[in-house]
Amino acid sequence: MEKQQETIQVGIAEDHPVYRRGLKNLLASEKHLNVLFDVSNGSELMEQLRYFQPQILLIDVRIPFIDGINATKIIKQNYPNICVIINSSYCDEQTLHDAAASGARAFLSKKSEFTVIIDTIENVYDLGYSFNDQFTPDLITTCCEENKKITVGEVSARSLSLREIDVLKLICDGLSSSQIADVLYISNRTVENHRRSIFEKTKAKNMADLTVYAIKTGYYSIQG
Amino acid sequence: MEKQQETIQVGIAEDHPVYRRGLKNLLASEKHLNVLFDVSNGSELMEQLRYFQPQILLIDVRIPFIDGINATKIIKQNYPNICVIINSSYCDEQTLHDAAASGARAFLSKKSEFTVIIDTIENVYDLGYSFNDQFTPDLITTCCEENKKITVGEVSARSLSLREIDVLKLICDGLSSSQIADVLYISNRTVENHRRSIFEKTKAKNMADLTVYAIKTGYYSIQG
DNA sequence: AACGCAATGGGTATTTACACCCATTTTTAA
DNA sequence: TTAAAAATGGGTGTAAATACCCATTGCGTT
Repeated sequence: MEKQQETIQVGIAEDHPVYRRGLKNLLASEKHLNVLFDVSNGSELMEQLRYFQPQILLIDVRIPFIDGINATKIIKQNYPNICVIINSSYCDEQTLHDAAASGARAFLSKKSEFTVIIDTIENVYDLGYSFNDQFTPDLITTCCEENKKITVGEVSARSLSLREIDVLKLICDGLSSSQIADVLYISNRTVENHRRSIFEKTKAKNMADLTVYAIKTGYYSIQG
Repeated sequence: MEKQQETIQVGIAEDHPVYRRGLKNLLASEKHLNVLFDVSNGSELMEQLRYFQPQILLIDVRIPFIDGINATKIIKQNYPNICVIINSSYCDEQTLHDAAASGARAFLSKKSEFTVIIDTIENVYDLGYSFNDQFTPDLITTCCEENKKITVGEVSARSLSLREIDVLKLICDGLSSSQIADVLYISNRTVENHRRSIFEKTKAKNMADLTVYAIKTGYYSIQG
């Protein structure tokens, strides 16, 4: 890195006290970040902005009085230099669309790892935007009318077919191929063929391995 | 306060890194609380519990591999002295019911203020339960009527020997008996005998079943 | 119309799992 | 000190899994 790190001023708007504490604590631990303020609702946010203008604002979508989306719209009008990063538990299409349309520069899930959060802030500070699998340039283009096209590579993993998932679940239930055949009213050989393609696709080596895969992916869930 | 404050050992299971950091930070700031461990999923939780048994466990409902409700059920069986506090973003009827039925001692919304969290932990530690407007004694009575008939000590499996645990882990890693024999420098037959006693003790029917058992008990932990 | 793929079924052979039985040695606990 | 359990090893089977082949049918897509 030849470029010297400048201190980035950040603001936080988040109503969940524990999450806010965690976020504040995380950002404070980064030397090149400075938390200018942290507020718990949209009203306080607007009040703070009259006195302090951070370069980056992390705003939760669901905050009281003025929600994150409307707050972002207002900020875009009145403080065009402030880059808003929308933070949300829900990453559904509607929320992503609203965020893009409101003028947000990035979208962060609340599940995000520390490094993702820091990287996103840095990207927005350096480049104006930060994209990921869900918050894409295309989305921005569609929702707004700005042009900065970047082709996003397709990441397509070989997924299991519906029938294979049926078989996988029954394998994890502890059924043998012939038992699965009985349950699904198909031949034992068909089950074995499904099993083989499951093993090929998942690269599992045996049932134990496969069970771990199924639990990881959520195909199978552990009951108490 | 006439009563002297004892240190309460607390464990955290929460998959959102920022929230977890905030929670850990909050609890650490209280002198009479000590965070024994913090994990990000149900599998890791079970593993930690084999070595550390906190008095209070804060578990998010939505954690990977083994969700909070099922984890609570398993913990109730295997560690009846640990008091579980269920933590959730959603406070709908179903979630509250499930929490009560699983044996949770309190229910905390993720919106909770710091004081509420601390008070809840103290109440559960002192009185065994902590109720609020949503998590009521009536709810517990309604949801746990069936469970009262079952004595906790009933389901006590014979514990695995150290060597059996070695073998179990390698089985879950996906190794065959002969491969395990090579790794442990013992005969294939010995491995098969260990395997047989493992199956006897755990009452598992096959490897898939056994893997689920290993994850439940924490003998095997899912990574990534 | 041609192609890919999912879903179905089979042949043949080897490897592995799993079920019964057994023994020896050491360690641990009563 | 005696008995139980752990850890090691074996014999002999059957059932199942796994690894290679293969074909047919049907359903979409180009």
